[in-house]
Amino acid sequence: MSEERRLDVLRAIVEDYVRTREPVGSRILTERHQLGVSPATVRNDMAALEEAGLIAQPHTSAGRIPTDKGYRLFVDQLAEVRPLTLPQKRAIETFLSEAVDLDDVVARAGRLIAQLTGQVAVVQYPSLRRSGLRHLELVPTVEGRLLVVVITDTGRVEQRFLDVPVDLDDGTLGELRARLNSAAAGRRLIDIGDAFARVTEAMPDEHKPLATAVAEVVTTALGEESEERIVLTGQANLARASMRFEQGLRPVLEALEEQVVLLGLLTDMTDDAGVAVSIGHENRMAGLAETSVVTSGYGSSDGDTVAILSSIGPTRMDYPGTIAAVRAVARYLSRVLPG
Amino acid sequence: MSEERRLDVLRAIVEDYVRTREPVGSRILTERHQLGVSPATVRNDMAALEEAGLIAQPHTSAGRIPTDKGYRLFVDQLAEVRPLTLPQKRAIETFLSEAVDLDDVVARAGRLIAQLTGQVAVVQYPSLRRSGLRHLELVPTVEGRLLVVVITDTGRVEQRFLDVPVDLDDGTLGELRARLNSAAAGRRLIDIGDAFARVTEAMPDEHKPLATAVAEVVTTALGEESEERIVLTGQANLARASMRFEQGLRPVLEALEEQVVLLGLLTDMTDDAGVAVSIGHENRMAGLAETSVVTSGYGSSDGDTVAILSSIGPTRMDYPGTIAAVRAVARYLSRVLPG
DNA sequence: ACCAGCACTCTCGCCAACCGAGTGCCAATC
DNA sequence: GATTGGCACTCGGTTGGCGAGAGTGCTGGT
Repeated sequence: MSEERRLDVLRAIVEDYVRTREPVGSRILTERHQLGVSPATVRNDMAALEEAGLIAQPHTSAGRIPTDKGYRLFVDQLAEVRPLTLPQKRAIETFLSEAVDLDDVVARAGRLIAQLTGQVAVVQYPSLRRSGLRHLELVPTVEGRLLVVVITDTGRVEQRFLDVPVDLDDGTLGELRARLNSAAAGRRLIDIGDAFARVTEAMPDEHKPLATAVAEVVTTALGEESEERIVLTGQANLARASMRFEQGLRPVLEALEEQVVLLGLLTDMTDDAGVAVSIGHENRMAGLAETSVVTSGYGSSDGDTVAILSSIGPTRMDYPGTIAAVRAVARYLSRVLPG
Repeated sequence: MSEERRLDVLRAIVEDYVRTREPVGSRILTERHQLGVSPATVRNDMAALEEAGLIAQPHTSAGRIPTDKGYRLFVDQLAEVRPLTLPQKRAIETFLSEAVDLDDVVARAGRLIAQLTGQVAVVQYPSLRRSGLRHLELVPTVEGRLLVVVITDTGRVEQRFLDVPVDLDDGTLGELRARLNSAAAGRRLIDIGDAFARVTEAMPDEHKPLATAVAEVVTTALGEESEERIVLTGQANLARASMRFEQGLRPVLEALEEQVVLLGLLTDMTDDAGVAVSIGHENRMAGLAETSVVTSGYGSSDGDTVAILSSIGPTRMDYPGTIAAVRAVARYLSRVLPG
């Protein structure tokens, strides 16, 4: 009873089940894969795999299906990388490069993932906190109100209103703008505080409150976690016949609407080194217990991770294909990102 | 056989069916509503209503359910407006007023609609074309690239990169910015072309290409239909037990992902005067044949309609409640909108 | 270590029978 | 003429039984 063949059997079970979405029995297994042994032998192997908690049978007289643990082993040790075809790569590249602004880039990335994987895509906008500041603009509106506009080097534009007590003249405003911009140039939003503090110091006393207020809006309000944004694409894929969840779609859709929790989950599971996979009950969210999540960070052209993109589908998914798609899109996305 | 009672019967059928989601028969009808007649009489009325195409029976020996036409008549003539409760109104008001920026306003409006109606909410961002221009900003980035930032009086901020052939000095840039801003002040993006043309004329020859390019970016790129954006909320509501569609969720979810077509549908059905309802097959999109759409325009504080908000649910929905919710949110939204 | 055979289990699909809800119609009544 | 009680009829949904098929575990032989 070679250990090696047992894993072959597991691989065969996973591949067959993913393809046919039906529990797979010993006979079928020997027919469709060259295992070189008889069904009876396979049955022994399957008994061992079940003992090890890698597969299970839904009913007494049905075939076996992989457990979460089985998928995990498959992903970690058995799955062969299956790179995308050249036409696919080209399609990704051109489709992304046709984007006209950041919203468009994010939307297109989502559509790509959704279409390539046939699952739900989640794309996070470049995190403000981890982006660099490209430009800061101060626009006076009605009396006493100032509009602060922040443009990051990843292309995000955010704005906040600011009530300022003192009257504003264009001169000081222009000066403040210039100083803040030169102080902040290229820095990340998250560690821009010190630079701003120095600028505030250097301002004449009567304008210090203004400078402080602006600095605070930028560092605090825009650096908040609540400013993170994500976009979902391809939810219709959830309803395709190929995805029948035991518990129905409801918990899944509900989980996807919990954007804050969802983003936390994605953030936690993503390490800087490539694609991460979380399977079934490994997911912290109960609603995603029947799904697997494949994520990757993506970054600006210089390689830093500024946000996350991922694909969510049933645990019974095509892992090699999904991983390849997520990785590819993340890579091209980093290349295309403005800046 | 009074015409009036026949309509009472229709109303009773609609109300009962909406509540219980089960075909309603003559006996139940007389038990649950004070119609003052016997089941047999009701049967006669029902036969007439069926003849008129207002109700139908799913199976030979089941009760009746309203047809699209029946719902239409109900909405147009039978439904009594049911205003929201005071606490509900207060909740809407405070929840919306706590929003921190436009994204937040739109997100909150969606969540309100989704929660109040238990259906899917669609909220369109204030249309760029129908918004006024608050401020135009020109930011030079790397050599030969100019970032054009447009801020509308509804709070939207959009940006475009522009490749400019000539070198830029801060002086001309500042002048151009000042002129364009004063020319455009308060105008709607859609009819800003003329004003810009005059500015372009007045510029010295060597800067005309620049001015023209900027003007074109603003009027063309930002005025495009593709720049309209919508946000969906509450898709999980679709999966609630209370919404079992004959054809399944799939076509509905797919329709909701066709954002361009969907927005077109909403735009077409919305007239300026209040809430509009489109029922079942009246909807142009096949995927929405089993759903009804309730929409209303909303506007900036001065009353113009700048965008649309709506609620989408099964034809078997609580029309009075949905209409009240959509109208209320649209109203408060207009009040809260920046500007 | 592998494998053929066998008894056993359980799901699924099918069919027949039955029950109940609801209808349409008709004759009687107000 | 509208309303009503009565009655025969239709049909969907449910129940129970039955057989077929798929798959397993086990045992004994090679």
